[in-house]
Amino acid sequence: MSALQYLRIFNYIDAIARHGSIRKAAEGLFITPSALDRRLQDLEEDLGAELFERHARGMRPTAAGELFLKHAREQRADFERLRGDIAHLRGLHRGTVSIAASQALAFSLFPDIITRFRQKNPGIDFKVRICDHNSVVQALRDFEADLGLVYNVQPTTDISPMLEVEQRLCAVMAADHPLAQQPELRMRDCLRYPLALPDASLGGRMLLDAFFARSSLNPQVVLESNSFEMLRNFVRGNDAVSFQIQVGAALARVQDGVTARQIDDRGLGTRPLTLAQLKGRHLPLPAMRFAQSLREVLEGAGE
Amino acid sequence: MSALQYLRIFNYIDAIARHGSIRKAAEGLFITPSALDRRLQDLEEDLGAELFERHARGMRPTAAGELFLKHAREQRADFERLRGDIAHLRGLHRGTVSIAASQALAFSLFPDIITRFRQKNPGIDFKVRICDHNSVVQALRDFEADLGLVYNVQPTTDISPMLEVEQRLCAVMAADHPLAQQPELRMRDCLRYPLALPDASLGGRMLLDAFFARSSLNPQVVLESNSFEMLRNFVRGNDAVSFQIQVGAALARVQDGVTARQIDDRGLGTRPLTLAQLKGRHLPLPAMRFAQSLREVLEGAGE
DNA sequence: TGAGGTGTTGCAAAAAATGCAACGCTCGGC
DNA sequence: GCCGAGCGTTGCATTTTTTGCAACACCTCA
Repeated sequence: MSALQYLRIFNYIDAIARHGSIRKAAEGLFITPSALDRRLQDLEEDLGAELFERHARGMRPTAAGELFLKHAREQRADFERLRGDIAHLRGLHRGTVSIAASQALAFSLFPDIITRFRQKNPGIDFKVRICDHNSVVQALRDFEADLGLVYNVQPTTDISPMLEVEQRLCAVMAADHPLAQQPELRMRDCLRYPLALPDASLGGRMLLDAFFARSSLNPQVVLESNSFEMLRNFVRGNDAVSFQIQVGAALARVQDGVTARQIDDRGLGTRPLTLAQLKGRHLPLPAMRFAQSLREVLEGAGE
Repeated sequence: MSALQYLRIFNYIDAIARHGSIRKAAEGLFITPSALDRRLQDLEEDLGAELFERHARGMRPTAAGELFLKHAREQRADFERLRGDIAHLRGLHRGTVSIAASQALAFSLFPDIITRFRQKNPGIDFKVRICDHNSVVQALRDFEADLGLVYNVQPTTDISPMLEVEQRLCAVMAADHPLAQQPELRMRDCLRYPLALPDASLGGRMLLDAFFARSSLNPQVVLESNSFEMLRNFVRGNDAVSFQIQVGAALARVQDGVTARQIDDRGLGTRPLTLAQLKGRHLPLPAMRFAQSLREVLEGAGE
């Protein structure tokens, strides 16, 4: 008795959409294409509408298909929540919190917070997916993540923010960097050194671009990367300066050979770090608890 | 290929809960008790929890069972919505709006509004259930109604109001009643006549009771009923006076031999007529449209 | 204590889902 | 211009799942 009998159809259709073809989806599901095809046909007849456009190269969801897919993913997530709630009722406080977050946060914030959270809730385990801005939102939409944590996300109608914490920009540099000695740090000072910038896929870059565009300063960019670890390791070995938002910079410990300093320019605005969920969705209990934990940590640290 | 293959389990469990026993539920589902029992057992094993307490006289949902039932009913409603949305996509703008409302509104408001709404949206049909206060809320909770319209409902955490319109109390009397001639009507005037009051199961009674309790007036109640039609038909034949809220009184047309007059007492407060839905629920498209129509009518008439 | 209700189980029958092999189709490359 | 590789789809046999039937064990109430 497979655990997910009721969700079978939903998984089938979802697989077709993901793999883009019945044959590949069938392979992934360990069934034959014919079986899968029949489930799809029955469903389509039942709904009175085609869910996929038959392309010579594969299948593409129709508008009706998109609707169904959203429903299917929602069902799957919701059934998992139900399962978790029932388990919680039985006294075993277990479950999984699934989070999508942009890179900066993962390496610094999460390990500590998760460790501390698990000390209080040992039965709860985590799935953390690191990805860029848009993928975080997409993961929420596809019901692949319960919570999303992103910097500088643009508001959309189907995402509802649960918590926003303003984040200033920090400069990251080698621990023995001349700037590390200065009590107060201005952007102008940083620009005297080569820069290692996060690329456009990472939060914070937009802040920098906006600043550069308004000012007449002339930055000397020697490295651009989509990996904060890369940037950190880079500045450790020379006199270049990189940038990161507050929570991400918290990781820059002296024993790593790098350090972070807050930048005091007024012109450089702040953008919020946002904890968000899919609008209208019922979150599993563990996810709600973890969100509460995050709230305490972030609001405590942010002020 | 039965239309509701995917919801089979959900219907099974729901039937058990409704009928209170496997045998009766099985009868209603046109299957044997053994088949039904097996589905239940498989499900319980799958979830790792009993969904029903085995009583010698039948089955009673456990806490886990209640959770599952809510989920099941939600699924059923949500799947219907999906089906409707897909049909809407195909160009056939059809669907069903399911409403639970307290008595007063059904006879006056709804026939007109629904007729007008169907002129613009001919494919949409209606299911209107008339019941008392608590049943309206319960129908929303059980996903049996999309919308609920009640007078003077007490706020609860799982119901979200979509629209509130304050409703004053009206006196209803025979068209040739002496009071019908008066330009302004006070409660004191009404009390000189015998009263026909709605009973406690109907909205508006609370307002009257509160007023009587505070005042020293001595009402002479000759009829109490849970049917507004009954009350209306009664006052038509004699000099008794009945009461109803604004929208309900709108039906009291002169050709019926009754008329309604607003009561001008300050001491008699107003209570809101509330259009509500279950919190967090995605309403079917037709229901949302109808809610919008109701909003226009009620807000237009209320002000 | 017995009658009528309940849930439950063993085994056979029915129904649904699947696998296998083959067909028809469209596309892209030689 | 044709040929092969990929695709979705279909007919039929097989397997898996669901259901029905009859019987059992249990509890309650008269």
